[in-house]
Amino acid sequence: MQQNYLDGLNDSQRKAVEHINGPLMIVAGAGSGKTKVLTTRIAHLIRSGVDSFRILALTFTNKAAAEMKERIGHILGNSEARNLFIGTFHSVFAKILRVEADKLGYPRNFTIYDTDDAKSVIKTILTELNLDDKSYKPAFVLNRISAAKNALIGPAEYAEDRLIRQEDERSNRPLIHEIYKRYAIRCYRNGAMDFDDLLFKMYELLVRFPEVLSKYQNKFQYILIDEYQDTNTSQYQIIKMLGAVHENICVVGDDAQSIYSFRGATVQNILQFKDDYQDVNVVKLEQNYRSTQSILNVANRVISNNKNQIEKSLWTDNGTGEKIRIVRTMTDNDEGRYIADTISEMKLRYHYANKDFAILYRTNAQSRAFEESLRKKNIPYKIYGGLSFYQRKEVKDMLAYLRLIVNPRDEENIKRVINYPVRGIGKTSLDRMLIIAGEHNIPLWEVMHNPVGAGLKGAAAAAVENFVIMIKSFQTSLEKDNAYDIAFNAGKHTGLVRELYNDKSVEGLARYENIQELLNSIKEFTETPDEEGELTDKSLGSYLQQITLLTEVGKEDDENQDVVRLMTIHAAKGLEYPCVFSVGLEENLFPSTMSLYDREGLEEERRLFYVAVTRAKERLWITYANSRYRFGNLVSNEPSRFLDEIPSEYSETAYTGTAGNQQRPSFGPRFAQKEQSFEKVPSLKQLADKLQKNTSTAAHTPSADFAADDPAEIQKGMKVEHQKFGFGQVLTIEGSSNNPIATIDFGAGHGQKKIMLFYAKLRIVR
DNA sequence: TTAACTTATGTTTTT
DNA sequence: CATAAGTTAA
Repeated sequence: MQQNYLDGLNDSQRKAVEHINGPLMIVAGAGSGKTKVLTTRIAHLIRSGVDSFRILALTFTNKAAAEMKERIGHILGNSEARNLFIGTFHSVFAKILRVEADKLGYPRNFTIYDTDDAKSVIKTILTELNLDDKSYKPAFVLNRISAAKNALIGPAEYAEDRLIRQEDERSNRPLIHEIYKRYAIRCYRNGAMDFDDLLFKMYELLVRFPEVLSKYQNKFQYILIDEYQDTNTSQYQIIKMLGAVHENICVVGDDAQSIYSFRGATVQNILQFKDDYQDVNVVKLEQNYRSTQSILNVANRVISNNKNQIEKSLWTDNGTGEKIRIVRTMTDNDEGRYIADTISEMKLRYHYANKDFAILYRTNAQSRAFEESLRKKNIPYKIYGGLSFYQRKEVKDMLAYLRLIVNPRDEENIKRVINYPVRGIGKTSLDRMLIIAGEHNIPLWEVMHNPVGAGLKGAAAAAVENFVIMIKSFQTSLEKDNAYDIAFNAGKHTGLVRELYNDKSVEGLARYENIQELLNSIKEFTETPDEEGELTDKSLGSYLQQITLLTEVGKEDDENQDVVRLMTIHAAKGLEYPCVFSVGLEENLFPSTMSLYDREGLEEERRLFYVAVTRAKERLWITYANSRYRFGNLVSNEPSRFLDEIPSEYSETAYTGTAGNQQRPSFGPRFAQKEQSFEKVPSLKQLADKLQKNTSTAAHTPSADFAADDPAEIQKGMKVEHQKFGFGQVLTIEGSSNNPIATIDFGAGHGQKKIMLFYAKLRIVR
């Protein structure tokens, strides 16, 4: 263990670290060494004799949890650090719920639904209720339900709440309470919890089972919570219950960086912490070690426009530094080009590396212009966020099989894979079984054990039986085999891997590789040693529960990868870079249109801007475009109101991309026009193609006595008549017996066509 | 059944 | 514009 861990702390940091018993609130300004204090404090607790098994540290993101683990490992050595309970709210509660699942009537291997899973459940409920998914958009409905859960409002309370019901009625969606009710029932029946349930059910568990509550109250003698300003009501209540016995609760946060209210977070939690406990110790970390004076000045001035803050004044010992540059460009593409140029220039002039730069934007969609410009200049970059690996179709398919094996109670997975790869269980068979399941209120999986009883005939019934036998064979090995072995076998015997392997298209290849990557990550999971001793295991069930809570695939430590980082400001929270570009500072984009209804919304946008500014250590650029492409057409926006809040003495302004000073000045305008005309007017070729298609299809009039023959009778070499293509000769018949495909030569007018015999009507010419 | 085609629709932010 | 969802033809 490091001896000198207390060295190098300033007075307030040291005060926070050395506080041991009783509630503690650390107000940590941006760049004030928050993580250092948190990790050192944990080390100090252990140093002072606290049992490492009895410390719980909750973070908001996986990244923060990983960083904390690593840094504590450095101070204490990994063997001691391993005993700590560190993780996100969601992952820690998932682990506890897994242990206590039976009390709530859930299987130990309950499925965790991500947002897509949740939306598809809502979709099935919408069809059940005969509601159209236009006014009841699944995303909207889910948001409503999510907000309710985060406020600890269950389906029954939701239905009884006059105010909520009024809101729904006013927005013309009066039946959301009914959807919520069914959604909850459906999730329960499926043995599944969504993200919000991990909090909601945790709360329920503690309330309904006092012995469980006291078990965890006693276990967790010390509780630390990071990013306290981003906690929501359910998290707040859970913490309150868990900490009630020892009251050794330490919260760390910065109200100026509260940016997750859309997830139900409420700044009130941090603003009122002092009133929740008696004798709360408050420590403010106000010295900033990250940024130059100029950057900090801008940040302070901007945030001072918000009301209702915990009073604090950030200061720094660092030098004044460069002025902030505010840059206007003509379009979003110019913005991209300007930034790529600037990065090149900075690298040349000041010897920065690629990894010293970050481009921060409000929405993921903005990344495209930067991708293009960076690629053009051969600057390596990495985009964070966007659609995750686990959201890809092929990965979800594979995971659906694994989830099905572990939790057959969840019919969502069955529906997804029952006929993929194709095994002759069509929509009709599935629907029939679903109806039976609904009528008798039993799981679909049960119905599938007796397909004949559900009214399925020969081939279909046999296919279902085989499917059940196959899944069961994987289940029998659940106990003895680890996650990887089962996943490998499942990929093989379900035919999923072969299906992807046989697809030789570019996308098909990528999909196959993704499955291999997934299998590798499962292997990695099985081979890395346990982290939290008693609660982790290497079973498939354990793997699946953590995987849904993971955003990125755990790969090489990208910290040192020499690439420019592109990410949303939300994703950048907690990070820092020497050079930061905060882009797209335009009204309706940043601040976003959605936030302009009320003061709170706007203030949150401002905090977001504050977060962006305070990521920068040395240099900061703030850019905006006169106009940018949105939904395919050029839209012009006013400069963001936040720009007016930046004092001119700390900044300088520049313009680029104005007409006439581009790289192709001589025939720039003409060239641009030409390009445009090519894009807007439908091309002659397209028109010609259309015309030809129309004329050539105006073809064959079927014979008066036209009647389709049984496709089974059609043989190679026969002459046939097609309703549209006229007469032709069968050249070959291929494909399987339940989907024969014939190649037929229809002569000059149509040439050779591939025709599926079961669907095209053909008359045999005898 | 499935692939190709047309049409609608959307941009916050994430566990 | 870019993708998902819905439609239609084979």
